[in-house]
Parts: sequence; structure tokens; C-alpha cells
Amino acid sequence: MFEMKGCTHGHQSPPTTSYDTRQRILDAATEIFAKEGYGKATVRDICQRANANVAAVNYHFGDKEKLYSEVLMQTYQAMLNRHPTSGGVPEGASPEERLAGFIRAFCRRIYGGGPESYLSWMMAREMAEPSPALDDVVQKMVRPQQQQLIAILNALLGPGLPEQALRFAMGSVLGQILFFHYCRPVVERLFPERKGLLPDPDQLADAIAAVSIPGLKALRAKYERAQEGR
Amino acid sequence: MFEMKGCTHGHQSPPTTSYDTRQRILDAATEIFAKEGYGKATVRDICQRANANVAAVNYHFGDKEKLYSEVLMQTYQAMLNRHPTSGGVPEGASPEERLAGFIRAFCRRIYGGGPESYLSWMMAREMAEPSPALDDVVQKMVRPQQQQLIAILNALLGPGLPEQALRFAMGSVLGQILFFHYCRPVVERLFPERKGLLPDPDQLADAIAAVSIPGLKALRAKYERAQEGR
DNA sequence: TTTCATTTCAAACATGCGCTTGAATCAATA
DNA sequence: TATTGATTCAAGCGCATGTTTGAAATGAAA
Repeated sequence: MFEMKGCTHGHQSPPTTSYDTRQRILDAATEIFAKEGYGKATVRDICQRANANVAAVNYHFGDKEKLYSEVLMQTYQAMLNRHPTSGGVPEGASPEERLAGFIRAFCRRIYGGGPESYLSWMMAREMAEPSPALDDVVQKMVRPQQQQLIAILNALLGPGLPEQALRFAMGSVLGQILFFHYCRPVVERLFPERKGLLPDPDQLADAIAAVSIPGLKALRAKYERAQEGR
Repeated sequence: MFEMKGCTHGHQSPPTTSYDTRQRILDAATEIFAKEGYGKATVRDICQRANANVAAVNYHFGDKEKLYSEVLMQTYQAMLNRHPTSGGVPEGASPEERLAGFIRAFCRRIYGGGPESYLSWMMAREMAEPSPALDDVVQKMVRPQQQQLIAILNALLGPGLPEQALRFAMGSVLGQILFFHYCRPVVERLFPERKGLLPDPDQLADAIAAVSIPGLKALRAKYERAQEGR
């Protein structure tokens, strides 16, 4: 019987030969999981692309699902490192500027194209078919971003808003950002002349900010009116 | 060898015994495809729930994929019959009222709950993993709605807007509507105390209209300023 | 060189899947 | 009743998949 310790052998040698195989499998799996989805991706395909034996996945990761979890977490972490949530806007900037920065950073992550968007594809599939790995991803990766957005919205709208209004405001911003990504199959079929073209991240971000900032202020006014009218 | 004519036999008798089986399979398949997705749904499960033999799917529909196509088209048609796109707002109403009606009808379709939302689940899966049936659904079902929304936005924003701005405006409205549905797995994990609860359709629709109408007018102003500044 | 734990490998195992088959059943017609 | 075409059925075929297995290869330590 095998002992699946894999990476944490008692000796040293972090980048041993086995590590190479492990990393090759991770890289191949990232691409294939993103393009095919968890269900359609086969460990045979992954191992072939990684120049590894079929048994390598089970030896190094236990099973296909644990491999997927590691791919998802690692891809999310890599993306956060590359695109910090703030969008480069300093802490002390106005709420409007910070919201615009948040939107721009998010749009660049998603609509930047290339292998950097593997994470977006995987997350889109998680929405249709959540995997056991999603709990961890949300708690460790998504929640900090969401809290940052909530903080910005609180600053922009004033702290008196009911929780439900804050959730709606959050959904308003995120929904606008994600639409062209999550609904891409429909958008491509509605505008076939633009097939394969992604919206320009910065132009889209500007448009969303231009709608959201006046729009959210109007939303606050609506809630304040409802408060007074009671 | 069998001749798979199924429903269109040369004689009369629309609701013969065979039709019962066919319809039972359609109903069972609708539920299972919506809940499990095309890939995880098995024809064995479907036939068991329909009290039919495994071979019945192939006999009546040819194969699993043709069954799915029929389920998807039929479910979409049923939903459109039940929730007309206009939201009950008359043709001659103001663009603002028509937009609010469109948003409200859409939200009710999606967040109404119950088996009526089977379509939304299936469409969400189509976004992650488009099936061959999606082309037809978009052309026959989605496009008319999209053109209606575009017409409303044209009336609201004036006809001079560049195409890209119109697409962004369309995405802004639809993205806000769809967010809590398409990102439900993440939203549920971010707000576990609200797990299983859907946003109230009318409250959400009001909030989206309250953001979108002032927001979109601001977007137009931005494009007009860009036009002049050139 | 010998030893020994780690890693790789070809082969196959076990399972679940969509689909097919040919006979049995059913219902309408002559 | 006898005939005929449509439908149902139990059984199983063929295939792809995740996983296991036991042996072979590898490479550092003794």
C-alpha cells in the first residue's frame, strides 16, 4: 500500500523530480479544468498534457477532486496577487474614486483575456455546479473582496442604509461587471459579428462607474424617502 | 429496425397511451435536467421518475440530447407565455415605466421560486456549458426580448448613442437582474443566514429601476460630453 | 556497491453511462 | 377473431472513466 505524502517528505529537497511532475500536473490541470470543466476534464487528458502517467494524479493528489480543489485555490491566489482589489487607488481617496478603482480592477481581471482568465472560467462553472472547493474559495478569497466593496459602498451611501439595500447595491455593481462574462454564450449569439471579442476592460469599467455612482446615490435617496414617509 | 415517428403518426389519436409516456418523460426530464444539469442527469433516473423503460427515451426522442433540446425549448416557451415581457405596462407608457415593467417581469420570472424557475436553472447551466440547443433558444426566445429592451433603452436614452454604449446599457440592466441568480452559490455562502431565501422579486426590481434610470441618464450625459469634447 | 524509500509505469479493474436488441404486449382495424 | 403497426420491456452491449495494483526504475544515503 502507498503512503500518499507527496510533497511533505521528511527530508529536504523541495524541488525534487517528483515536484516537477506534481507541478506539471497542476499546470496542465489548470488549463484543462478551465477549458473543459470538472466533469468533462479527464485525468487521462491531464496526465497526457503533463507527460505523466495516469496514476500520477492519484499518487500526488489522492483523487481528481482534491487535484481540482488545489488548482482552484492556487489559481485564485495567483490572480489576487496579480490584480490587487484596490485597483491602485489609495486608501484615502474619495469613495467615488475607490469604487471606480474596484470596478476597473475587477474588469481587468475578467476581461483581460489570455490564460489570466482561467480563474473566471472556473468560477463561472462553480456558479452552475458548485464543487466542495467553493466553500473555501468564498471564505478565504471572495469574502475579503466583498467586505472591501461593502466598505466602499458604506462610505459612498452613508452608514444608515438597511442591510438589504446594501446587498442590492453590492449586487448592482457586481452584476454589471460580471454580465458580459457569465452570459457570454448568449451575448456572442446575439452579436455574432463580435464573436470572440471581449469588451475593452477599461471602457466597460468607465461605463459601469458612470451608471453606478449616480445610480446608487439615487437608490439612497429612494430609501431615505421611504424612511421619512413611514 | 424502429421508425421513430413518435408523435406524428399518420392516423389521429393525439393523446394515445404513447403520448402519456412521452409527456411523463418530458416532465420528469425537465425537473431532473434543471436540478442536476445535462451531464449529471441520467436517462435511467429520468425514466425511473417517469415510470418508463430506459429505452423509452431513445424510442420517443431519438437520444438524450434531442430530449434535452425539446425540454429546453418547451420550458422557455411556457415561461414566456406565463410572464409576458412587457410586465403589463402598456405600449404607450413612458420609457421609464416600460423599463421598470421589463425589469419587474424579468425579476418575477427568475426569483418567483418553485418549478417556474426551472428555466432559469437550465439557462444558467447553458452559460457555463452551452449545448447545441442554445442557438435556437437565443434566436427564437432571447432575441425578441433583447430587441424589446434595446427599444426601451433607445427611447430612454435617445437614438444618438453609439452601439457600444447601448450594449453596455443593456448589460447594465440585465447584469443587475441576473446577479443574485447566477451567483447564488457565492451569495449563499457570503450570507449563510439567508440560505435558501430568494430576494423579493418586486423589491429587487424596484431597487434596480431606482439605480438604472438615473444611472443610465448619467451614462448618456457622459457619452454626450465625450462627443462634444472630441 | 548495497540499501531503501520515493516515484513512475503498463496493465487492468470496477463502475456507470447512453444506447440497442429482439421478443412481448397492446390496441385498433379488417 | 386474425392481422398489423405502434409501444413497452428486460437484458445486455460497447465504451469511457476514475482508480488500483504490483512491479520496475530512480536516486540519495550508508
